[in-house]
Amino acid sequence: MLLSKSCVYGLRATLLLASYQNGGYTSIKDLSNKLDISFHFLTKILQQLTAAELLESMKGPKGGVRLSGESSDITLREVVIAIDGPDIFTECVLGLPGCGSEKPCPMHAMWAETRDDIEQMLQTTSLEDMSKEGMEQDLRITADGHFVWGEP
Amino acid sequence: MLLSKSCVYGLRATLLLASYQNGGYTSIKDLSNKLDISFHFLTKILQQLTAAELLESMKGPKGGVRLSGESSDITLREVVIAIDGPDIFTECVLGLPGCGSEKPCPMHAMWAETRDDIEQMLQTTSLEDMSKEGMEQDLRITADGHFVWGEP
DNA sequence: ACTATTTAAGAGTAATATGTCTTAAATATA
DNA sequence: TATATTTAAGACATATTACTCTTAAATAGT
Ligand code: FES
Ligand code: FES
Repeated sequence: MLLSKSCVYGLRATLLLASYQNGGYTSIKDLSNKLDISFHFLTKILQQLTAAELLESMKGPKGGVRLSGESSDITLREVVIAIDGPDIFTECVLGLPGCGSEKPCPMHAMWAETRDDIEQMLQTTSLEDMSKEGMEQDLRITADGHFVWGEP
Repeated sequence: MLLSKSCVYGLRATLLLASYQNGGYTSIKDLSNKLDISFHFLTKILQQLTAAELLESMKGPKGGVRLSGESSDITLREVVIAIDGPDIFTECVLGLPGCGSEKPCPMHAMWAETRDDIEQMLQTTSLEDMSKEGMEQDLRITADGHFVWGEP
């Protein structure tokens, strides 16, 4: 898998949050229910996003998490890097150290281009872009889709 | 990581084998030494490639493995599928079941295209292509490169 | 026939990723 | 202040991947 499960869960949660464009806090319990993700596991993942300042959190009743800024200002790339780290955009497809150095691997030419394409795609796509598409075209971010876009 | 370590090891080994265009058997011990891969682990991986009929093996002294056909006839895609399975070319980037069905995920449009590009690249690149490039441009398939292309 | 060499097969171990549970700290509300 | 609710943090458990070790089977050479 290109992205870890943690990363996928992080994307699902931030996409759903992005569709709640009310600026209020949403409890992780609520997110985990809607997205069918283990509450404690999702909590850990969102903590990483909070540490990366992509989310803001508040404890206590009425607490929860919310996007730290406009959903149009947060890119998929930022979410991916916050969880899986930046290396996936620089690593050799054959796992060799120092990809792109003076002595690359035979697959470097083809891979580096594709890898940059992926990074570019994620870089130029905001949470708003994806959540809007999800809403407008009634797309899925869970297996069975028993959540509703834009309804906190 | 896009490819598992097993898959990467399989690619390294088949690329090196492809540069030995003599049709003889090369012992796995020799490959594991040259490629800095655990002998027993590499053996298991190459067994998968033998089962998939990409390699032929022979036991006993003078035994070993060799490509089952011309290196120009074996694609990187075949090696990848034999080890990591075909799913990486059909899976949803968000891990949802049934990618591409009537209700895809918001990232489907961007991902499906990139995923197909990757498959196409691997499909249209043969072991010969890569090993030739490796030889001609003195490229790496190990961390320190203390192997020599084309020298069994 | 015997021995050395090599792949085949499977059990066992270690490392990492994924998921669960418990306790602590913060905060809103009564 | 007291209580309920919620995130934070870390220990713990399970699953998957990566790797190791042992034994069996086949084959070439003596
Ligand atoms: S060196 Fe292998 S992909 Fe860059
Ligand atoms: S449904 Fe998600 S990538 Fe196809």
